[in-house]
Parts: sequence; structure tokens; C-alpha cells
Amino acid sequence: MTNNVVDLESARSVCQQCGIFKLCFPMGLNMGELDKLDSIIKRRQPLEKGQYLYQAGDPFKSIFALRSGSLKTYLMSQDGSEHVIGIKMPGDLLGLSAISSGHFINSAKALETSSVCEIPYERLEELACLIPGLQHHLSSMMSREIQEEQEKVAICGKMPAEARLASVLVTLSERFASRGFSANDFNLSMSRSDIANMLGLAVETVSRLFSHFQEEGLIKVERKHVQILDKEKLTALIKMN
Amino acid sequence: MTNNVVDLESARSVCQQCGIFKLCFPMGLNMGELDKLDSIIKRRQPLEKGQYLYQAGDPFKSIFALRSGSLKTYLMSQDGSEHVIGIKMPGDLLGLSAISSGHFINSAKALETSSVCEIPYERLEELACLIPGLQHHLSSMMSREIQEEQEKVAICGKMPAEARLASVLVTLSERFASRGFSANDFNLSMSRSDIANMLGLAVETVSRLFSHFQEEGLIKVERKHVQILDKEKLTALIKMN
DNA sequence: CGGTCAGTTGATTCTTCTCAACGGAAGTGG
DNA sequence: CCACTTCCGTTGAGAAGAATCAACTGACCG
Repeated sequence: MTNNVVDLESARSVCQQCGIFKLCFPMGLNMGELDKLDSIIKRRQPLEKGQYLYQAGDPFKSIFALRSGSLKTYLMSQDGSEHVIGIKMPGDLLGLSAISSGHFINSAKALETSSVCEIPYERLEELACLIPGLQHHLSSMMSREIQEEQEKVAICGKMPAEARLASVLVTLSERFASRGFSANDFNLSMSRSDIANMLGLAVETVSRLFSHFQEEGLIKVERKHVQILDKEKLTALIKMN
Repeated sequence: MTNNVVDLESARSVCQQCGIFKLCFPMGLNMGELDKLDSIIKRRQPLEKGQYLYQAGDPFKSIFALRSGSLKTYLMSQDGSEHVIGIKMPGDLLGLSAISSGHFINSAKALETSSVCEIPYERLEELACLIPGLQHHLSSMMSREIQEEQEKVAICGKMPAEARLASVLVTLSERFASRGFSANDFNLSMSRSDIANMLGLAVETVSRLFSHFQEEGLIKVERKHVQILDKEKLTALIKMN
């Protein structure tokens, strides 16, 4: 690393250097505003696979922006069983559902080594009063999360197993693409049982569907590595019951 | 209506007179702030049963607060089939999922005569910059909606039919209670097919479950009128698959 | 090199859907 | 006010989809 690079780094905010700059918070802010935001964000030690970012019941102080890696979020029911809600990818925000109650409702666990920015929520609200664009962006991110969760309700409630898995694969593909990764060749960070759990299916059903999809020539799958061969047909499978 | 009443009305903001004052927006605001908020809220003509508050694709200008009555919100899929997302009751906000995209994603239809307050969103954001409590309240409402949708994903994805209906009945009971209505004796505003659709079940399944619950002495049901006889047992049915 | 865990596959069972028929409520038009 | 239609809700019988149970294979880990 040369001095040039170091100079450049000190001149630009850390957010500006971040690979997911466009996906994350600072959209549409000017330099001064970006610096203010940058100053309240805490960069954390990367999480190792299996570590928690937060657990249900923890007091809510901050929301988090995922910089790299991936996490699963899940609810815990009385009997101690996990219910996977979703998979978070770089650029996603975590913890938004905790604002209203003041403690985390779900738990977030790293599926692989992941780095996360911590954004103290009180300071973010203070800042949002000063920077109108920031307030709107925060509301917008929350709005989008509501929208996504509503779509999940429709998927999980009304689609047959085949359509649910097709939907996950297509959605993942699009999410990878929007982050600059390959849309048709990627690695699942979650296990079959996480996928099954998230979709409300048995592991065996998911496993069979992967096999079927492969036999039909829609995908090529080997353990966690998935290639999408026929996105058209895969998308066509996403139908309601 | 006497002059006294008119005087009272002009002295107090309309929000303060509203029956759902505590549930709705103005929580924790002082008089001056309340007046400001009050001044941007538009009271609309009541919606008749079957009328739309908004439809998917409509441009987003305002969010709405339901004052009385009830609405269903639903997504429309390509093939034109409805997918009921939820039932809104007095004090609920509608339209929050439209903020990010600028147009409504779902449609909202009145299940009975309903009155709604319209809150122009741009003006609300302006106001939120001036009234910190308001911004927090808005974020908090959105956060709670995310939380509720996440719980629905768990319900629809992983619960057997029996548990899904039990969950709806218990949740409705609690929502009625929190609005000052009877928790154990209420009228469903939605049809069996709306309930079935919302739960991802066939109408016949829902109908059979109502009958079973009644045979078991858990509820008494006659068309839309439901009485909860044994909330304990009903709650105990809410189990994952 | 066992041992454990993740994933796959097969056989069977159970839940829920679909198809079908029917009763009753509400609404319409004469 | 009554006959008619239509829609909503209920119930039964059979079919289909997915879960469960069980056995097996191959990774990964110490």
C-alpha cells in the first residue's frame, strides 16, 4: 500500500470507499453530510461464522449495515425452535424491527465471516433531523423492508413447494446481481435446512426439489454452489397455489 | 349541536377528540405540535364497503390512518388473483410500504363503511424534522409493521392450518381489546374466503376449522359473529408444524 | 480414521386441496 | 311481497402434495 492510497483514504470518508456505497445508507448525501454520518458509524470486528450480531431480547441501541458476508435472521418460538425469517446480504440493514419495542425481536447469526457497520440509533435520529435526505432514506429503507416482508407472506402462504424454492433462487440471483456479483453462478451461504425452514418446508422436500430442478436442466447444483441455467423456466415456476 | 360543542371543537384539535387518539400518530406530542400535525391531516369522506382507499400502482402521496371501520390490504399477482396481506383496524396506518417506491404496492379495500385520515407524506416529513418525537413515532410505527409482517411469515410458513386460524382469532381478539372493544365477542368484517386467502388455506379448510373449534367448545360462531369461549385452549393450538 | 453432521433418496402417512353438492342469506326485479 | 338469482358458507369424498420415518452417502473435523 503506497502513501498515495493512504492519503486518499484519509481524504475520503470510509463510507465512500465502501464497496457497497450505493446500496447502503449514504445515498444522495453531500460530502459534509456524509462526513457527519460517517463520524457516528462504528466499524466492528468481523463476525465469525456462527457468531451472533444480536439475539432476541438484547436491548436495542443500534441498527447495523452489512458490509460483507451474510447473516440469517430468525425468530425463536417458545419451544426453542428456530424460524428463519430471511438472509441478509451486503448493503442490507439489520435491526429495523427493534426500533419500536427497544429490544431485538429476532436474532441475527453470521453464516460466514461478515463485517458490519454499527449505527447508533439515537445519534442517527438526531442526524436525521439535520439532514432531511437521511430521514427520507431511513424511512424508505424501512418501507422497502415492509414491502419485502409482505411479499414473503404471499410466497410462504400461498405457493406450492416448487414455486417457493424457485422464488428463493430467482430472488437470490437478483440480489447477487444488484450487488455486482454473478446472477447465474453463486454460492449459497445457508444450509439446506435453513432454506427449508425459511420456506416452511421439510429439508427432504428442498433436497428433492434441488434434484428435480437439476434433472430438468433449470439449475446445476453441487452442495452450496448453484448455477442457474434456465432463468426463464425457473421464473415461470413461481406461481401461486 | 350546541354552540358549546362547537367552541369545544375549535379549542381542541380534531385529533384530540378522536376516539383512537392513543393508538394513532399524535402519541407524546405537546399541544403546539399536535396542532401542527392536525393542520396537515385531511379528513376524508367515509369509504363505503367495497370502495378502494388506494390501488396497487397508484402514485403515493399520503399515508392514511384508519379511524373507524376496517379494510383489507392485498397484493395482486400477474394472473389477477388476490393475496390478502392483512386486515386493518382503527388506529392502524396504511400505505407505509409505498414510501420507498413512490407508488402503492398493495391495494386497500373497505370491508365496511370506514373513515380514514389522510396524511400528506411530504408535509409529514417536513414536520418530522421540526418535531423529533414525531419522527421517532413514525419510525416506530414502521418498525412495528416490519415486526408484525415477520411474525406473519412465521405463521403462514410454518404453522398447520389449525394453528393459523387459532392465531388469527387470538390476534383479532387482542386487537379488539386494545381498541376498547370486547376481546371475546366480536364480528369478523372479512369473509371466510378473505381469511382463507390471508392464511394460505382453502375456504373449505377454514370453514371446517370453524366447525371443529365450535364442536370442541373453543368458540361459538354464527356467520360473522364470533365468541371466544376458551382462549387458553385456543392459544395452546398456536404451535409450529 | 472413526465420528458427526449435512445432504440425498425411497416408502409410507397425513394433512390439506380439489371437486362436487347443498342450504341458506342477501339482494334484485317484477 | 314474492320469485329468482347469486353469493357465501358448510359438508362429504377422493386426490395430491408435502411431512415423516428410515436408511444411506459423502464431507468435514478432530
